[in-house]
Amino acid sequence: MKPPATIMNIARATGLSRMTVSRALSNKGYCSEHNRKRVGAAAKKLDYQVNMLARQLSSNRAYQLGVIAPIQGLLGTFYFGQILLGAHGALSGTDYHLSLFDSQSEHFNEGRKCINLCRQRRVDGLIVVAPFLNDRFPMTFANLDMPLVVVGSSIDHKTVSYVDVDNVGAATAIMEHLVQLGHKKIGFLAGVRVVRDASERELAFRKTLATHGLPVVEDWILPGDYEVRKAFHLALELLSRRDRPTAIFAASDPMAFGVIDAARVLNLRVPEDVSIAGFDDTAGSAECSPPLTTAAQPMKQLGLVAANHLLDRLNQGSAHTIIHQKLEAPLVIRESTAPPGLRPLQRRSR
Amino acid sequence: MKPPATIMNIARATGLSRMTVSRALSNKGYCSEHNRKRVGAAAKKLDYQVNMLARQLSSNRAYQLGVIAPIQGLLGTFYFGQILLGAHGALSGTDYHLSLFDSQSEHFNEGRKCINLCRQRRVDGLIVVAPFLNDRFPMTFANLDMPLVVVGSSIDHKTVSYVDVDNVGAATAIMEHLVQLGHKKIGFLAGVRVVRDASERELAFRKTLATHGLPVVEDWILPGDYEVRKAFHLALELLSRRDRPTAIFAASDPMAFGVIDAARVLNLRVPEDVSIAGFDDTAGSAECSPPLTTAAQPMKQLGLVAANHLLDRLNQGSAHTIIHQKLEAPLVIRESTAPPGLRPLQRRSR
DNA sequence: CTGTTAGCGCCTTCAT
DNA sequence: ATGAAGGCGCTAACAG
Repeated sequence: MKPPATIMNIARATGLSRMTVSRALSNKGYCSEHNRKRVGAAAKKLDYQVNMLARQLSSNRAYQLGVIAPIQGLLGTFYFGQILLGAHGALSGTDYHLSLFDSQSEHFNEGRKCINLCRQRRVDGLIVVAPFLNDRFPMTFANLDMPLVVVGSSIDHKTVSYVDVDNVGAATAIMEHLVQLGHKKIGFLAGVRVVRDASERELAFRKTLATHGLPVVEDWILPGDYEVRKAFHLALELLSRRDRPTAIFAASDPMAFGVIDAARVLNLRVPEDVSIAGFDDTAGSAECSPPLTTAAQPMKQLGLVAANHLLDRLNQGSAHTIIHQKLEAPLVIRESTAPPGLRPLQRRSR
Repeated sequence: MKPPATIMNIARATGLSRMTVSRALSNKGYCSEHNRKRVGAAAKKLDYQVNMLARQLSSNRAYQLGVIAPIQGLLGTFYFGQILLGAHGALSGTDYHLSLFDSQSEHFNEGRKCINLCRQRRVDGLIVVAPFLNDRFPMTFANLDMPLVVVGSSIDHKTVSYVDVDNVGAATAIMEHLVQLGHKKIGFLAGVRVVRDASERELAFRKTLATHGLPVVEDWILPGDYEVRKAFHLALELLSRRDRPTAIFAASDPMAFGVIDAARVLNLRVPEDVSIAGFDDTAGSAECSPPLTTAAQPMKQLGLVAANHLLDRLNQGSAHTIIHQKLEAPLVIRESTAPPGLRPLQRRSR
């Protein structure tokens, strides 16, 4: 691979100055249409590619956004994948790329690493994914004068932006839905305890019951882990009890799938004998049998909004715009929920 | 955040030349111990951080490795997470970082994008994760003179390195194990059809049966998708048949879990009534009940070896070392397999 | 609209 | 062991 053409080469080829070539290529500043075309042609002919290294130094920008996350606990996760996809989407079409850092790495010492990344100019902005309750590290960056946005955690700090999902609102909507249907005996499959989302959903569960004067039966609140299998086993037990809930709210869709399977194994009909609601609206939630009532968590949107926010701040200069945004997770009513003891209103064949 | 200290600042502070400072900081070339200390002190005091942008341009290196993968289909995957973790581990302690690119993005057009990444000097090397059977894009890079390593696909090309798992070998070992135990009726839960690994494991399944003169019963080969749930449902049906296998080889551990659950629901004992083997040795395979016999796929190792290979090539200059490496996935015999119709040899309490 | 000048911060080379 | 000179490729700022 021979060293690629430089701006200088194009300048020579066209007889123009390097500046004119630079302007023509970057579409910035004045440049005659005629020369722009000539430059474009020469660039194509020479197969010119910017040397980003030079561009970076010259413009004092890395053209990179850093994504900081607890890789170990998150990477194999649909949630995180979607966030990255969203961020990726926001960046496609720009000169920006994503760089990945591990907040659980030994080298991370309390975020010092990140601060250095910024000061080293390796990244122009940071997307901090902080799903765990004990993630204090976003605060490390509070005084870092660098575009930064926290995803999946609502940091109430004037200088730190965040994008989060309104878990409480959405979980409340689900619970309201179940209550409206007439359910009085509602069970809950909690998510991983150390994850903020999970605790917010449980909070909403308890609160909504209280609001309606319904009892909170601790025996019906089971410690899930967001995964199908644990949910399956827990539900198998829960639904075998003499006194069992008529509806179950699972804190994630995979868990809801597990509950559905358990119900089926026990010869319980969903939703006739037991209503089941999930949370996420992940792939397959619409196609499963019965299609799942859930909250459509806009995961991709999280990444998209976060990345766009950073791009905005980078482009509009020093204007310190801070966003504190809670995205809606709209209630999606499908066929896994119905009034207790009743057939569903509509029934699709499958 | 004020602009960080530069080498110039340290030079002024110590009264030395920039070069001496540079040498002292990078531990390259001659430098008196005395000055080295003074420089170190000044650097600490001024909180100096290299400006990577400058270093990059000067040394014509991006200090970045690109990871190219079909994000959509892979990111939410344990497999990919481990690969990234491994690569990450190899890089920690170096100046290198990871950058993430999507081979399914519309901007990717046949790898052109990547080639440009390289020519733009945004990355110094490429880790190409190509798990799908129709991933032709590794070949796009065959003539690209840039450190490149394909992960999860055995590309038989002289100029392209790869690191892969020996799926055929490991799957064969599992099958041999089952056959040795005396099983003659063995079923198979296949993985996603478009994934290379899956087809290799199926191949080994068929071949080993043939080797031992055992019949390949097509009805016992079921189309899984690597996930628990599908496996659960398929196994539920398979194990309910009058004529059912005495052992089942699932092409992934999660699927094996699904089979175990199905067996339990059907009141079949594992391994007394049916032996079950998986593939992966993922988290939980040792702790589940019964502990799973499986092949320990070294996923982290994939990323580690790949990244180290790139680092080697980058550091040893133009020596065109190419590696074609198939990592072993050692057979791990636990308690989910036993001779047909017999109690297991050992039994742990739980 | 175009060109000149200068510099980003580091590192390589060579001279001292 | 240290320093001086110069360049990496691009772009900002200013001049024409």
